[in-house]
Amino acid sequence: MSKPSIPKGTRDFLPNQMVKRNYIFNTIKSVFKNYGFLPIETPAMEKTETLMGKYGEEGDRLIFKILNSGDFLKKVDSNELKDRDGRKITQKISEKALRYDLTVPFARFVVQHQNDIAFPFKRYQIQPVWRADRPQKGRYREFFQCDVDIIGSNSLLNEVELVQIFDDVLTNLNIPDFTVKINNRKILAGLVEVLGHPDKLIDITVAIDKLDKIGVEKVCDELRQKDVSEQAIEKLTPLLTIQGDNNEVLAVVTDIVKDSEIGRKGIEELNYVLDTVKSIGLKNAKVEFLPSLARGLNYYTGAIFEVTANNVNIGSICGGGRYDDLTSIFGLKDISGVGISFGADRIYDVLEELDLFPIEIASTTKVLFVNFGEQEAAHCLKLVKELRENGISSELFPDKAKMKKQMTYADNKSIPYVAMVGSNEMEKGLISLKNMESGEQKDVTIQDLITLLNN
RNA sequence: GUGAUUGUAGCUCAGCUGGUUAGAGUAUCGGUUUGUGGUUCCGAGGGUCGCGGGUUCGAAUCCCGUCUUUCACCCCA
Repeated sequence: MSKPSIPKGTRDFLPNQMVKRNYIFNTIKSVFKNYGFLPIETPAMEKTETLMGKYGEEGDRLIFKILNSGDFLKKVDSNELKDRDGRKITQKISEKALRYDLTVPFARFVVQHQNDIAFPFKRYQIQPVWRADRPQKGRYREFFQCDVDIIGSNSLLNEVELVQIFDDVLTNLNIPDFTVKINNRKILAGLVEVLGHPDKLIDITVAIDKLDKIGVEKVCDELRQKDVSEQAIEKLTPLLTIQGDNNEVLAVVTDIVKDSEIGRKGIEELNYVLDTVKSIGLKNAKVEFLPSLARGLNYYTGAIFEVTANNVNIGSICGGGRYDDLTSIFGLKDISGVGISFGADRIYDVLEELDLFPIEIASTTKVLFVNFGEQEAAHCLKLVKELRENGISSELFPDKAKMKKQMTYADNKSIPYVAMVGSNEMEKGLISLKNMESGEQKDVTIQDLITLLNN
């Protein structure tokens, strides 16, 4: 038999990795709570129809479908099988699919539970999502998203708050240099309008989104390929070539879209968010208006965000935006939502690459008691109990093993103190305590130990 | 989904153009030290060379398929 393994793009997490992951989740969670968000969870799988068509054509392809149980072919007749129409057959043999993100299931959740929710509803959700993509660096088939959304409020103050959350979380994780890129779908809509290609929103935005990567020339080539007129490309060029601070970029883009009502609206929204954020002030985040930022997800209608850690080559670590009418697909109209997502796995890779995990998080056990035998162990058990009652993580080695083995165990687990209590110490009512880092050793009472470790 | 790429002990890797029982470091375990780890020395276990076919007298080494890894494209956290 060959060695067991797990599916492509998925991972097991060892304890030392989980400790680091939990550090990320806890940091994120505490910021979310601090802003008044409440937790929810939704199932790993949704009905296929809930997910299909929400992420664009490319997205549909990347959704993992779950085969029906039992005789899954019973609804397919042999003619359909012969036609080999994958889409049609998929509908009949798969009714469920793994969630692709947390936003669409959240929209479904809001509609389904609308009478149990007070609006505006602020929720956070930290769960895995699945995408049938080819794995690469920073790209997995199963990964965790940490979402915060405010739904049922049109206020742009929500956008402002989300930028603050980006800033708080990434600052708390000690990421030294990161940029919040911001744009507005209304500006993009206005843009394609004045370019005379209102029907080519997706084609054009996908093309200009690649600006950073492939450069002006190739973006124009791609636009030509999509039958965008030379006139339109010419009009677009200033936007593609502009360099400068937010105000300068803003001036250029404002001028380009000035004849479009929706475009002007987008500029106005963007201005408000940028100004308000500026007046409140941020800790670390750089905020950059990036008119070429598009984001692939189809449901965004207003602000769009993307965050990248600078000096690391790991794609974007966060994303998000406003979606005005996502719930209407599920039958609830006029509810606008806005939210962002932290990619926990990519943040992990960034922290790892920049060596930003605090060392303290490695150890959970503070003291290990050496096991010298039955009598001694029984005595230590009482001491361990007392430490635990005082909130100090401690453990007694379960076997009467050699000293060397027990010390090595403590060493491997990065346990900072080893307590040795043999017959001598038992008689005196003391604990011989060794500091594993300095190698120092001294006799202390249980009370000394508690005070020492509670600091 | 397209085009490349990787796969040898738990981990990191040697193994020349196919040729005897596939090696090293590290980790693990045992002894040196029957109460002292990270930092002594000695020794042991552990691999049907990703898997399945094929070529050959002979394959870890060549060919095909498959899975996995990494990378680019597509797209994205």
